[in-house]
Amino acid sequence: MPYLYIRVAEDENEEPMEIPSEDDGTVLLSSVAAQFPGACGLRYRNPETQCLRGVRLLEGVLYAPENDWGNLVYIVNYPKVSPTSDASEAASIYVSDNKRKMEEIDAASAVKVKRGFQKTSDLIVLGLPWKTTEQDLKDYFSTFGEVIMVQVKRDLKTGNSKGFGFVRFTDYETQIKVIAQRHLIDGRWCDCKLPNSKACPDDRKVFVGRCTEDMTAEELRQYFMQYGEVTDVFIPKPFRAFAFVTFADHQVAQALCGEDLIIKGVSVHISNAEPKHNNSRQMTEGGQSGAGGFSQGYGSNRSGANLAGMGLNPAMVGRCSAEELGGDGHAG
DNA sequence: GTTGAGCGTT
Repeated sequence: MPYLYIRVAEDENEEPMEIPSEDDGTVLLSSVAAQFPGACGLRYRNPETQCLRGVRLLEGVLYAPENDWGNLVYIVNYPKVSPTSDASEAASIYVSDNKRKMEEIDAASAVKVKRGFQKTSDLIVLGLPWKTTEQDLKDYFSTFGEVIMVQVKRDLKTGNSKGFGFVRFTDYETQIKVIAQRHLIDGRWCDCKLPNSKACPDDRKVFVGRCTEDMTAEELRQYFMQYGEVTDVFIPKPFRAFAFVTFADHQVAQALCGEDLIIKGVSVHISNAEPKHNNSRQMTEGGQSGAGGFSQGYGSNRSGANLAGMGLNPAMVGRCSAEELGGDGHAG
């Protein structure tokens, strides 16, 4: 509270800049980003453990560790770069603006490369006029970018349009653009959305393998915060040696995939969380903000008896891999 | 031949 400014730097060796705090002692991410464009969070070196720690970030507000910013120098976090469109564009954004080191870019890119470019997905087109044909759809959407698929859903017997269809683009940029606006097609306003029927993997969620039992959800949250805002941590119970961590930014999640990270001295492996095999609606964006995200597995009143009885079976741990079982960390 | 929020026969 008594600190009007906190010291923030790009790097532990860089000269810190003073960033203003709010009346309640928090610091707005936007205040940080005003001086460090592209910043997605803060981290700092814990003087006791010498480990890097993330600063709690919820909905754009950074909270002082232990309610006291102290006189530490905080380090800016940036999302790891993904070569979505082209590397030069990413470089121009993240390197020149943020003076990020080229090696970091390369490392992050290398991680991302195997996943390739950002995948596009089918988009549902709602509100089509009855008369609209697939050719009409193709003609219309081709003005935004290369179209690789269009469909108009019809009644099989009558052939009448059901008034909706699907479209898919080559480029993710096109998809973003198309979702962002309404579309006047053959005289009707139509919406393009991500379909909710398809079991699509949540690319903001990562699978954390080789977890040890003493890793609490809160500790995982604290750790992963250094990469970006964490919206959920889920640890299956009983202990299964893995966890799920969900980030606000899918780029952060994807950049981490494939990496081996050291948490509490233990090497954990990050990979994509496989989609859950439920066909219910996906959770609405921005709904519950994961403020209480570490509900399950946190404060754990885990039964030692059960665990002893289980006798941690590595085969079982391996088999479960990234398959998500149980809930999503959100009790109904 | 009608309808107008939604969610995809193969």
